[in-house]
Amino acid sequence: MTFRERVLNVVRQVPRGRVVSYGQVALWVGSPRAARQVGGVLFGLRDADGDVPWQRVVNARGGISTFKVGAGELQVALLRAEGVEVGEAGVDLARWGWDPPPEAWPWTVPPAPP
DNA sequence: ACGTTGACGTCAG
DNA sequence: TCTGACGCCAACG
Repeated sequence: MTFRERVLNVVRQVPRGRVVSYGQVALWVGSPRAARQVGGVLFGLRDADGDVPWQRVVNARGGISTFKVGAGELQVALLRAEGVEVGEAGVDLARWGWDPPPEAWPWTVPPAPP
């Protein structure tokens, strides 16, 4: 199971109408400091990954971090289409952020330090 | 094996 | 509140 596969698995679990941050995804896949790499995975998404709701991943402040041309507007449009309120500063994580049940992440295996 | 590269997060001003 | 510097670490050449 590669890092990329774990990331996509997690993102696929995010319910419609909710959002999570890159940092949260990184935490759940077992690499708490790899938030940046999560972005890297989403950047490389292809059409074949159409079942991955990448638009539900935002930064720690609820802002849209996408820089790909058109992708930012697309992300906002997709989120609004599923009921998420997106303002100038992004979304309100306290309201739209998703708090997952820990038992729902079997692949999340935080290594026990000695 | 090794250097570079960032859809990020955090902290000092 | 807003900015810039820096650490982070999986891919990729």
